[in-house]
Amino acid sequence: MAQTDTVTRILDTAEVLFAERGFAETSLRNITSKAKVNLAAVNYHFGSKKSLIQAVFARYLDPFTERFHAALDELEAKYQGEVIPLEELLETMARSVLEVPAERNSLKVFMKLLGLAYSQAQGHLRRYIQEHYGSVFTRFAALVRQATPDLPDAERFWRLHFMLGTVIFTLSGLDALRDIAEKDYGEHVSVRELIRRLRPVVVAGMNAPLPEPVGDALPAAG
Amino acid sequence: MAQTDTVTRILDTAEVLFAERGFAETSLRNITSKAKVNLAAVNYHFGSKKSLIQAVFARYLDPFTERFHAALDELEAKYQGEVIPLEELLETMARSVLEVPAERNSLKVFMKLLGLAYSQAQGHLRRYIQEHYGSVFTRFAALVRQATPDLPDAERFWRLHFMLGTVIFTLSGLDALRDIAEKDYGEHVSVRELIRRLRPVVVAGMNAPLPEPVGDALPAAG
DNA sequence: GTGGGACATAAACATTTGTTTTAAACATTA
DNA sequence: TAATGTTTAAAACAAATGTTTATGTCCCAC
Repeated sequence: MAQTDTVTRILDTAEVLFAERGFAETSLRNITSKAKVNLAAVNYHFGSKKSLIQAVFARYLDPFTERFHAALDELEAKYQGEVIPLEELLETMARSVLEVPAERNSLKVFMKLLGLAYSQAQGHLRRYIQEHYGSVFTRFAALVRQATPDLPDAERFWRLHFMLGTVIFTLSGLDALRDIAEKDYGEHVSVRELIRRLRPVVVAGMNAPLPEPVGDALPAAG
Repeated sequence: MAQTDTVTRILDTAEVLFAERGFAETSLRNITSKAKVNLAAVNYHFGSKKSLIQAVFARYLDPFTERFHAALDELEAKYQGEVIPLEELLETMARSVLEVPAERNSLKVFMKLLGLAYSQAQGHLRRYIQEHYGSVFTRFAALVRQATPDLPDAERFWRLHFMLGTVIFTLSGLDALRDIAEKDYGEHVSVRELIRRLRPVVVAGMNAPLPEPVGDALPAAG
């Protein structure tokens, strides 16, 4: 086995298994046996299972943040202080997200991992991501703010997260949904196809009219 | 300990712990010790951990489907064959979702569970839910179809899931989001508040213009 | 060539997991 | 009261988990 492709094989195998079954449900023995690597190699190279999980994310998020920053730089240069339209911002983000895993043909895995990062308890993960990659999102949020000056800050905050939910939820649960869709419509949807469908929905959601100020008819709930 | 409040205590404790930490991360010993109940009681009353998980869901979904069916009955009676407007349908669904856990003051738990049901691998759960509660959603989807006759079937299918993603993702990750929001804006958002904000976004998303037929500029991805 | 660092291997370790088993307590009915 | 079915209790079980150790192997600098 050449030098340290062991590390790569562990990461390659781990990300697939994590995406398929979740973190807690994937044992180190699952990973190492499928990767044809010794069990101890994980703790040797990564230190612990937690660190392995973070390393799996870093391999996606590091290139992503770099690319996304660069893309935003370009965009700011292009508009030279002018306000960047919302569509351009969303488009740029989508492109950045798509570019990275495209290199490794594993967008599906990336999306599943993102979904898990949000839903799964795994407190350490959310902290890790927020800590290491929060700055790009802050920058993005600031640009979105300029692009949507009529939106109250709180409203924009929530809508951004609504849209994030739409995208992550859809793309991370894609396999299951695709099964249903194929059964119902026979047509096989690609990720690009889905992105194409998502775009107008996301834009419309961001530009939706403001909610009525008060007094809806819904029942109270704790 | 009176007759079989053991079962109730197990369910009450299990749903909270499941919602907080996920299924795999919650051990039976966690549940039984916190519930002050013997370990063996779980296997005695429920048979297995899997069945316990399903029972936790059933306690929410059984009343929900019943209520939702009833609400749809009312709606159909009210409109007497006329097409039910989309807003009414969405409103009715929201109301039905909110009513059930409101009785037990645990909407947050319910939403977290829903999120887990989607994201977590747990194949048995998705199958269980689809099998036992799929019919209500089918009925709902048929009504939405009548309410949005201009939408191609496939488009409507995906948009419904987009919106489902928005709602579930937001409400299930609510605690984390709420923390951020409070830090940024100091304002504490209630669930009702969030629903009020969600509504126009969801409606706008469903009514968004159709996507451009082809040829977007996004890079290819597998 | 030899010593030393980097890595691989196999075995063992201590916990924790879900599940069973055995026995005792309880309640209900005859 | 005796007998029966139901529920709780404590302990034990086998399996699986993350992690560590001890040994072996390779390769490169000296």
